[in-house]
Amino acid sequence: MTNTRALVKKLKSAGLTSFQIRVLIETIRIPRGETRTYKQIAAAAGRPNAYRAVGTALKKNPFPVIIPCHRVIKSDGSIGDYSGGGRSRKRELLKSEHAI
DNA sequence: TTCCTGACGCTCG
DNA sequence: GCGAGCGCCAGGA
Repeated sequence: MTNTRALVKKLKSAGLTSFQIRVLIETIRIPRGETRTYKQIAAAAGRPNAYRAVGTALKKNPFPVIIPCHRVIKSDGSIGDYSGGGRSRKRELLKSEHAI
């Protein structure tokens, strides 16, 4: 459930822009147990060099339960930051999914 | 409309 | 191999 279409509608209602929504959608498409880098998400959203904006988008993520923003890490393999409980929390989530 | 900030990335020293 | 600096795009004030 939670089809992309309905989610986009919710995100729009949340006041997010097209780019923000694209970033979040691409994040949701990350398979469980896998991770993507900020650059990967940026490229998928259509702006390969907008990796900074990706961070801004994820930080504004209104549905952290639906959107696994913890699966987005830095290009050097570092965990990066996480507003849903801190970096340690992010690492725990990845470990529970065998992503690391 | 302009300036500042930010969950980053890449290059240079 | 490590650290510092510069560059990138989008959003918010």
